[in-house]
Amino acid sequence: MGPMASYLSIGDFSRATHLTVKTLRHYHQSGLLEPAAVDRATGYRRYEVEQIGTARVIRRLRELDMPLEEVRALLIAPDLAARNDRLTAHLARMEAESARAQAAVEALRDLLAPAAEAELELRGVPDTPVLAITETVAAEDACLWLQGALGELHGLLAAQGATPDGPPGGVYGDDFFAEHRGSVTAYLPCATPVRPLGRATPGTLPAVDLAVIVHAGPPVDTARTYGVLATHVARHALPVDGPIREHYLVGPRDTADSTRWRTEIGWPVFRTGAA
Amino acid sequence: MGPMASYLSIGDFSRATHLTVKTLRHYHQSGLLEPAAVDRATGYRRYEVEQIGTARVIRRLRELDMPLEEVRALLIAPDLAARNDRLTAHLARMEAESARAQAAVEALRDLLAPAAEAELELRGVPDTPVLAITETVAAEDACLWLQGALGELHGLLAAQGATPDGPPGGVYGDDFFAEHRGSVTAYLPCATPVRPLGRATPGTLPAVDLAVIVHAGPPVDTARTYGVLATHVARHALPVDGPIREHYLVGPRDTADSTRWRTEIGWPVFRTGAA
DNA sequence: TTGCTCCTCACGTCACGTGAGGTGGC
DNA sequence: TTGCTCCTCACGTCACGTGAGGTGGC
Repeated sequence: MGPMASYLSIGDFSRATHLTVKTLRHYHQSGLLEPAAVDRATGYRRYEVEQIGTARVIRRLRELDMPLEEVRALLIAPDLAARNDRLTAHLARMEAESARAQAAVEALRDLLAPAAEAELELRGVPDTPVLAITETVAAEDACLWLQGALGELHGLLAAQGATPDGPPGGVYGDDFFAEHRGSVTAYLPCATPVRPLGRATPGTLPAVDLAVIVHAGPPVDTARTYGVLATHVARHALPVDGPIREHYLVGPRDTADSTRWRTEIGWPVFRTGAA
Repeated sequence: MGPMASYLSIGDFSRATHLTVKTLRHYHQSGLLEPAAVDRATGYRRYEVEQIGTARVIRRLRELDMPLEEVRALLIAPDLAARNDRLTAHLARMEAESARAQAAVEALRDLLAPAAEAELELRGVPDTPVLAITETVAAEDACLWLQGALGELHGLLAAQGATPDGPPGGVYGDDFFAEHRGSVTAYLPCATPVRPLGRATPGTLPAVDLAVIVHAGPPVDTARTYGVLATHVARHALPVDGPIREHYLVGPRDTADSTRWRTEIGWPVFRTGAA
């Protein structure tokens, strides 16, 4: 029953502390937990029973994700205050980490099933045959230009006895928002072949997944709607780049009461969530 | 305005996507996001504006801690269902991670300021001069043995006109609990030098930090108290190995009513929290 | 010509885990 | 003698970051 009896092999110490042999060797190499003795000839590590307590403290702190360097510093802290300081610092790290993980959880849930209050409709739009006019337009001229272009398109269709397949729309390139001037397309969905005239050309808008929000009222206030949409899309979906689409559900051709106008604004997204 | 104009250098693409150049090179090497073209002569990477959307999706998913392999799998998923499956799998990972981090936060808070309901008192006990009897005892004999030993110690002190400095106590080695038989010490705190006689020897108990819980009633029920203490200590403190200490605040010498007996059970801990 | 950008290695980070290849103890 | 334990390299993991050393483009 001499002191030799209290020596443990690394295997026994591993079983006593629930730390793997590999981990114990790692802690030895890094100086965090040195065996009480190392056999000169064989290199065998020998641990003392008294080291089990320290090993368990280390294990618990590692379970709490404290970095090895911090564990070391905590173990050699000169007093209780210093010890608590280390714990407090790690608590702050873990609070940040926990908040991050929780935010990720909520973001992922939202991508799978957007919260009802998000009011974001995700919609897959197929390839759409259109009659369109595309020009480079300054932001401040866009409203007037659009009215003119849509008027021209409506007139062209009517003159050829055709009717549009849906409400008129617009396509705005990235540059339009970034530089307040850029490529804008006004279009009418129209599968019937018509003879192009003036600025109008037939074409097909490519399929796209859109996050859609409805703007009520005249286009003057769309800036705020865009802000809402941008925030919503960034928060509840995966926005991708690409031109913005608008659908003019109710516009000046339908009523003079601009408060009753309705514009769908569609932001291209990487589709997730409900079908 | 040919297609060349839409090519971006890695630096421009980095600024457009908020991914570092190093990260973009890494994504190229790992095949996650390949540049649209690579200059044969110079090795310069060229990206297309259309890739910005994909890059932003990758960045968002990485912000949500999705592993690169999972991001890749999600991007090439054949349909919305497969896409959502990947998101759901990652959501499960992040929920687990979040729970882990939150549990760590709570554990750390508890180490710093144990919850009131924990009822765990942490106490630093200094070196204590004692008059003690130590023997190897079987668990089932411990109560009787302790009464006898404490009687002997009280008698010895009284015979020499000395009084103990505090309530009597006991020390139980690890083996006592592990093997139901082991070294037990009965002691009376006593700074006054007394002449040893019979089994009694003077000595000093080493200073130790204890998590203390009070057991009410006769020692028969201490097993449950030990269970409570073991759970409490593991949950709210950092238990270390070392002998258990008991203090017999109220015992058979004070009252025959065993329901009024009070025993403090002290578990050695690595001290944290309030001083 | 001078910065600035871009390139490719090669190595570091963090806390171990995974072999490979060999030896000691009962 | 046979397993079992123990040893030391050396490398892998994960998603990049950090230089070193050199070249291309305006």
